[in-house]
Amino acid sequence: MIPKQLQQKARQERLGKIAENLIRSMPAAEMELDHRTPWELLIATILSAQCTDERVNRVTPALFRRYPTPADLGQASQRDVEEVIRSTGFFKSKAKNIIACGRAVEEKFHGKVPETMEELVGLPGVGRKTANVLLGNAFGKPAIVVDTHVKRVANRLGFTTSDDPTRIEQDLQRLLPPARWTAVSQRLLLHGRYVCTARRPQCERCPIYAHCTWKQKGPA
DNA sequence: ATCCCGAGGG
DNA sequence: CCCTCTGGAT
Repeated sequence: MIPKQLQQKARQERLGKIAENLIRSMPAAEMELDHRTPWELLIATILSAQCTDERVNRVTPALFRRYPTPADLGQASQRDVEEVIRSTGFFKSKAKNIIACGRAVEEKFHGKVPETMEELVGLPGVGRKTANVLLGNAFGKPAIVVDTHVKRVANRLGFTTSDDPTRIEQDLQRLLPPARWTAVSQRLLLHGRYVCTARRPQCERCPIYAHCTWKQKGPA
């Protein structure tokens, strides 16, 4: 075997070990499939852009009570929806998108959220990130969600050297078996949110500190 | 001040 | 590729 292949194999093994350690270190409760319906998860995910789940969870009950189905939301008034979701930020574009999304789901898919990447990203307000959340967490399909946390952590751990989300997704797909995609991307995301933070990473609490190559370059 | 579980539009 | 959209947390 030529050296380049050996090097590649060693890298893959190292990253595989990191992935397994991350999965082992996270509470099982964090990885359950989402209990919400695909429609509810879709709307909650669109609303979650640049905002925490807690704030989303504060507005969704009222939203779904008022507009239970995609058809209902599709006919809602812009101003009324804006008022309900105001505290999640970006409320004008989000209101416009989820109303249009309700109409699209109702008209193009008979009120049922589609289950393919292509159809999902065709919906208003749905990009690759949101589509992958649905595929992985609502439909149980292998999916890698790349948000700013995953982007940062995947770079720090050496899974990728790219800033482009689509490219990062491809790099992770190449490095990991599909059966691990959903679990690993969830762990990378949570790891980035709670431990490997942008500003002041909590290296003392890091479960994969021993495998980390970034800590040497990192702050203090 | 700066960042966050983004996406659409120019 | 860059800009904008928003409120809340830190």
